[in-house]
Amino acid sequence: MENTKKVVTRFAPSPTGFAHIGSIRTALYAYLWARKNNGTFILRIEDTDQARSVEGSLEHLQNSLKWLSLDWDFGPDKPGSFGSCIQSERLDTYREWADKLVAKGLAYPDPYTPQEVEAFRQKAQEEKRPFLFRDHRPETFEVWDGTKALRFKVSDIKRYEWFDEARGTLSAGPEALDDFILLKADGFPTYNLAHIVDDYNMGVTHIFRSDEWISSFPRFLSLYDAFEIEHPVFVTLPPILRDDRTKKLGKRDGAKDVLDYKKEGYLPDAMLNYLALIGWNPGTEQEIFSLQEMIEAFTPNRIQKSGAVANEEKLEWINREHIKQLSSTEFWNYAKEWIPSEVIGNEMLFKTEQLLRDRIEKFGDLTELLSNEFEYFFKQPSVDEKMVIWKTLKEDPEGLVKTKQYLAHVGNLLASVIETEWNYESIKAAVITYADEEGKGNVLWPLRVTLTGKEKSPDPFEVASILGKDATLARIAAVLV
RNA sequence: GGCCCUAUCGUCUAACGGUUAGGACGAAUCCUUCUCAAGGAUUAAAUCGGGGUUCGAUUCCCCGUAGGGUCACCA
Repeated sequence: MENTKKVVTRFAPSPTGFAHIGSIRTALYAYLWARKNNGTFILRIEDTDQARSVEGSLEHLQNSLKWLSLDWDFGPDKPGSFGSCIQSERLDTYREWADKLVAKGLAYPDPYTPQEVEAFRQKAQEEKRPFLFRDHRPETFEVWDGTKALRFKVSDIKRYEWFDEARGTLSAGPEALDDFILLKADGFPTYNLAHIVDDYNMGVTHIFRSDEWISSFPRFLSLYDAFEIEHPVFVTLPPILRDDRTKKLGKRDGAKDVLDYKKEGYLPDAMLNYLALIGWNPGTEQEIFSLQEMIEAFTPNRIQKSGAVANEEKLEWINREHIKQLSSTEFWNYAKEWIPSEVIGNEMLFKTEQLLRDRIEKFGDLTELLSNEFEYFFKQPSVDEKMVIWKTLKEDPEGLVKTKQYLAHVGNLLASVIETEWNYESIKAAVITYADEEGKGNVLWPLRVTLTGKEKSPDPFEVASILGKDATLARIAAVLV
């Protein structure tokens, strides 16, 4: 006995290329809602337009979802009791449902060629009238032999009003209602028919989809009516806009493949965290979420109504916050993909962890960091003598001599640090009193430049502690020669 | 053009009809500092316009305006 239906949601992309953040956000919300309710999440492939289908995109899409660990209960690889999750493998079902409408006199073969319909449309446009196919609906219907496109006959021309979980009450007038195509001449269904039939057969309880569908709702509703079935709960998501707000974000406008973010070294949870917050908020001030926390916090009625611009700087910040929470093991596990080959296996590498953590936005930044900025950890730097002199001594003719004296003294102080106590605190303790006496800039700047060969680097105690006693003293000696 | 949706800092957003309109990113300044990074603190920054309703509108209604969407045998 159950008095509430089990929640079933679906993500229903077309295999027309990659998935960008807009589609993934839709998938995420549907996923979160299913998981929050211990429900079912279905991945359904809407490949009813043969012309638009792109080779390899099905796999690419699944890889995107897998990267983000948005796992599906039924999908192209896992059919359900309802059959395949790939629409092109469900043609019989659509045909069957179309026949029901034909039998009721609610569907008829389109007597016109696409060119003729286009001509009607042109004419209406010239006369500045809205084009409605139903104005051209034939008096009597031919028998449908399956070779012509099948149209739906809207019989109830009225204003529709419906409820949307995210938007509230919406409505649209009869202008939005028309005799649309159910089955194309090639025997494939249109989205209009296919998604309604599938959602019904798959037990979908909540439809998450983007805003661009709103104007089609009267069509959908008239079809639910014609089939005499209940419609699922509608949840309409706001659009994600391009930065200039002139357009909805789309593949043609530079929207990135979500797997590009993987290549750049973003964490999957950070990506989801960021996407969740575009167009939804938890109602608290929490900004950083694990996937599990998102599942717990998500609720469709807090989905935003207005469009939003995606902001990659925020993504970077969120990613940093997620990186902070990684254990050392997890950190290096993610990092390994971006570690330059010349550094792999170097004993210094793992000692730089904290420095790296403080300096990266995303793991992709590691490559540059390790091969340039931090190169001195892995090989002896060449040191420019002029650079070693602190700025206030630069004009002093004795500057270089004095600097070398400071450096030599620091070398002696460091040499006295016991090898087993070679750590940040001991190194600092050994040098700091002297540095205070002589001026920190005079002493610490030369030390740091000597060790790194660079004007910018972490502080010398940090660098020395990572390099170890031998290397530190050797580098000082090399400059003093 | 018809129909539809939307409107709070630059961006993402919060605010039972009553708040000094809050938070976050980003920015700026300061602190910390031998230089970077990180960290801490502070500051600037918004209710699209006009009418109602109300003792009181960011909030409700209407009209503008602006932006977006849609008008396919594409989804």
